[in-house]
Amino acid sequence: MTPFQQEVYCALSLIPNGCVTTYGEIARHLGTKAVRAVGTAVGKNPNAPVVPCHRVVPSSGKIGNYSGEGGVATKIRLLKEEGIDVTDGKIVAYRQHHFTFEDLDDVL
DNA sequence: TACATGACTATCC
DNA sequence: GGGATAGCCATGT
Repeated sequence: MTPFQQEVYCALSLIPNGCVTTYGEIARHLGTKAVRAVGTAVGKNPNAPVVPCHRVVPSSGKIGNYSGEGGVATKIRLLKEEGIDVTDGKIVAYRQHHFTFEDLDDVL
């Protein structure tokens, strides 16, 4: 476990239920631009049940990938369970569910 | 130390 | 909006 991964998992745990965020947002919250590194860290995901890694999607509004049980299919199911509808591998009303860490500060 | 790889993003057609 | 290309940083060999 690298310190970088801990930062990533910590950020993931901040994502509220029923919301999704992008790798870019996470990277920005961590004060870095290493979105690829974030993806790598999340991909490892040694904290599978501890961290809601399924709430992380690419900026394209699609599902992206998932290394857990069942892969993307499970990721989609989990999101639906949280009230986020997914169709054809794409998130419905993606921008509506999109969460940014700025929201935690109530700055908006 | 150097090179290759990856759950990505931005830019250009 | 969607495919191709380049840039990016952390990790592992």
